[in-house]
Order: sequence, then C-alpha cells, then structure tokens
Amino acid sequence: MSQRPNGKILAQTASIDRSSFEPAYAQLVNILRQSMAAGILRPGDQLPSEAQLCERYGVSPMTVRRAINTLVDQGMVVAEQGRGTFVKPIAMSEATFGLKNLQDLLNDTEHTTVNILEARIVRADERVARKLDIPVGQRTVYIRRILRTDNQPTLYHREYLVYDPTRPIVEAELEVTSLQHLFSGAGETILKRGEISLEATMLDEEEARLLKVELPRAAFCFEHLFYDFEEHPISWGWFIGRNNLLRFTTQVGLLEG
Amino acid sequence: MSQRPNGKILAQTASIDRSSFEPAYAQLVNILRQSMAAGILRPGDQLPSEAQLCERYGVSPMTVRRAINTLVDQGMVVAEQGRGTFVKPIAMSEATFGLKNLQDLLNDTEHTTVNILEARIVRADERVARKLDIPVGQRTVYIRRILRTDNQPTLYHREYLVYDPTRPIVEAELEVTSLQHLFSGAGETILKRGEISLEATMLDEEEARLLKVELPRAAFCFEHLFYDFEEHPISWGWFIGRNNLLRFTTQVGLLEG
DNA sequence: GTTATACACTTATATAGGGAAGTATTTCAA
DNA sequence: TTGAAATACTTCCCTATATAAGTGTATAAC
Repeated sequence: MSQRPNGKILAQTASIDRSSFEPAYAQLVNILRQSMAAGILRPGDQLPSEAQLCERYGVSPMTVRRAINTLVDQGMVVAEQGRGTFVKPIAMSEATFGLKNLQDLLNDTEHTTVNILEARIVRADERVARKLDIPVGQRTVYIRRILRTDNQPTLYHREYLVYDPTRPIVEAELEVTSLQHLFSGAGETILKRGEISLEATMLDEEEARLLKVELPRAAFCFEHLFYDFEEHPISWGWFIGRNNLLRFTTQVGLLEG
Repeated sequence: MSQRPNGKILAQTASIDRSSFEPAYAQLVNILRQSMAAGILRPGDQLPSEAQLCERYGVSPMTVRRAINTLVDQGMVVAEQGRGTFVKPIAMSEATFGLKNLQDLLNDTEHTTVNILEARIVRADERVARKLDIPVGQRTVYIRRILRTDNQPTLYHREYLVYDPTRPIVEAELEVTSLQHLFSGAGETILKRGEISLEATMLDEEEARLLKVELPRAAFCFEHLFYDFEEHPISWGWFIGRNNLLRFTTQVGLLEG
C-alpha cells in the first residue's frame, strides 16, 4: 500500500537551498514535481502532510501551503480537507490547446508579413447583422487579409467590424499590425471579451487559391467574436489556416523527468 | 490618466462579508473581477496597492496577496515589483481549447455507447514501431472502436498498444469503459504523461462509412501518444470526429458582467 | 547641469501561530 | 456485537509581522 505518506524517500532526494535566488516555495514545488516525475510519488499516492513537509524541509507552514496550492492550481494534486493531499492521475480531458504558435507566427516580423487584400464599407447582410447584433443594412467595415510566412501564404483572415467613427478601433484595425494587437493584447482597452471557436472545414475555391493549395483540402477554421464593455459585438471574423502549417500540440501529465 | 490607482470607486461597490462561507480571499477576487468586468478597472489600469486594499476591505496583507496571486495565475492582471499591479488587456493568444466536451460525451453513459470493432494482436510495421519505439515486427494490440451518441456515430478511435502481458493496461484497455479512464484518469497509475495533437484532415472512405457521412468531408484528427514512468511509449492512437458534432469553443477575457 | 544619494512607494518572500472544518480511528457504553 | 461519542489527525483559512527587493522621485552634493 502506498496510501500512507512515506517520508524517507523524499527527504534524501533534495533539500531547500536557502542561498539560492529561487524562493523556498518554488523549490518545494519543484521537489514535489520531480518526485512525481521520477515515479516516487505515483498517481493516487498521498503526499506527506503539511506538518511533515514543514519539519522535513525546515520551512514554515505558509510556505508549504503556498507550494501545495500551486500544485493544486496546476491540477497535479488534489487536496481533500481532513484526508490528505493526493497525486492526480493524468487525464486527457485536461489537455488544453493554446494559440501560442499562432502568436509566435505573428510576432515574427522577420519572416511574417500581413497584406490587406480589401478593406471597404459594406452593408450588413442577414448573417452579419445577426452576429454583430445590428440592423440589416447597417454599415460595417469588411477587411480581408492574407498572412504570409517566408512569402508562403499561411493564414487567410476575414473580418466584419461595426462602423462607428467615434470608436478608434476601426482605424487601428486597418493597420497591418492590428492582428498582433488582437493576439498579444497590446493597448486594446476597448475589448472586454471574446468568443473563439475552432472547427475543421473544407477549403472553398477562393480560399484554396489564396492559400495556394490544391482542392479538396481540409483546414482549420478559427472564428472569433469580440465584445466591448457594453456587451456589444464589435468584431466578427475568422481565420483559415493551412493545416500542414498549423498544428496544435499539447502535453498532459508531467513534463521533464 | 487612469494610471494612478483610484480608490473611491471600488470602495463603494462591495465589501467582504465575514459571516459568509466564502473565504475572504475568494470574495476579494470576485470583487476585483467584477470591477474589471463592469469596466471600472479597464485594461492597463493600475489596481489599488496591496496596502490600500488591506485598509479598504479590512483584511490582512496575506489575504490580499493570495487574491492578487490568484488573479495573476488566472492571467487577468500582471504584478510588477516596485511599480504596481495592472489589468491585462485580453489577448487572443491566451485562448485555450479544452477537451471537456469530449469527456462529457464519454461520461454520458445514458446516450453514449462504445463498441469495439476489432481487437487483435498485430506485428508493428515501420510506422508503428517508430511511434512506440519498439522493433519492427514486435507484437502490439490493435483496437478499433466506434463511439455512438444516440446511435449516431460520433467518434472513430484507433489505437496501438505495446503488447506486454505483465502490464495490466492491455486488459483494462479492452474494456469498453477504458476510454473513460483515459480521459478522466480514473485509477490509471501506469501512465506518466501524454502528447496530444490536433489537426484537420479529410476523411477517407472507411472513416466516412463508419461515421456515416458523405465524402468529401473535413474532420478533426486527434492523435495521442502516452508514456509510462520509464518514458517508454505504450499507447499510440487517434480519434476522428464528425466536425459538426465536435466543436471547440472558448472564451477570452472576462466572463460575467 | 549632472550625478549620487536617500526616501517613499510598490510587490515579493518568509516566519509564527491559531482556529475552523472535515475525516478516520479509537474508545466507551449499551 | 453494535452504535455513539470522543479523540487525533489532516487540510483549510486567516491574522500579524518582518524583511527583502525593485521602481521612481525628490533632494543634496559636485
């Protein structure tokens, strides 16, 4: 049975280095993480109690608490009041796919360029009006962009913006760098929140031509809808990416070991 | 200029209820979140200093620290030592897509059934051998499953497992419920970590037939590779999902308002 | 005018301790 | 033997306090 916290194993492996620049709580987090990565603490095992950790590593209860809270926040352990803290088994459902690849692509101004294919005022059709919550026929700004990496087209972006001269976002959006702002959030104080969804689609003829690929072809479609602080939608658009260049990868469980 | 922390606004909105079951730090987190959601604290604004928050809400510095740390961990604010704590603008790059939908699908035993189409021992070909880091020709367990929701096929899963009679995962995997275990992590103490990647693909003929859709059709392909504590791969497989039933949605920025 | 120092402000880390709440075990009584 | 109460142990939450360290500004010295 490995349900009972076992002390000796952990004690010999490592200790807190007080002269280090790394804070004690962070060192303790790493010690526990490495114990899990090395298989000393397996899923389901109980961690040493907080009092035991205090004594063993010579730190105060609050430091131990902070370390354990960190692990709980990271989803690596579960703490049950009155029972103990236990190592969580890895769960595929906790995998998350981020958009960091996409951002890196945009921030790499060395290799990446953004071209505006079209930017004009259009009247909202039924579909656009519903998405942006405006009357049919109201003016919107329609923008089509193509994003190239080393002169290879990688992303095709279309976007509808509500047309409001008092709102500076329209001008800002027209700049080629505005996509970066959308991603990194540099200085956009108008947007409150956004809904983003990802789906797999077939490229149509225009998309294939612009992305320079053969039909039929599958691709990611990446739809976004942004709201201002009055909860009004102000931007609806979608990215279409070449699936060979855009791949989402992630890890579950423990990293190094 | 809204760079200077403004006190009065927040003070009138809410206060800490000491008789509540909700801990003080959590209440403070909610107060600050709501201030941001309501637009009182806009992106780029500076939060009141920790000392100010202590005084205003009558809590100790550690309580304030924990609340702020929580917001930092959630990516809503950035704390800069010596300067202050600032509200982060929303960034699309921080959007993450989770697999909770998929898990809910699997856990819903009322509407979801798993059928094993095939489960047999096969010799590893070059591709499988490379993925599982085993010699070509070594025996593996090949499993094909179809997952139905309300008798509608939704997911097609194929998987190769290294064949090792001493390892109980092979038997466990053969059960129809094992997919749930993979996702929720119930009792799997053998798996250390996993790599998961998502891409958009075109369905081939067999996949389309099993999922009962017309060709050509785009779909998500969801590849997974799991390792044991000796860092040996033990499971390689992939899900193919009907794109109309499998959609990834997420939010960036502030939720309620 | 320029530089160096001191100070006030911020966040960051750590210590010590106490009380509340939940769980599991033991002990005691029926 | 069974059931209930007491006890020990665990995590959880909070307070109070101290020190360190980074940032910016005002002041004094050159």
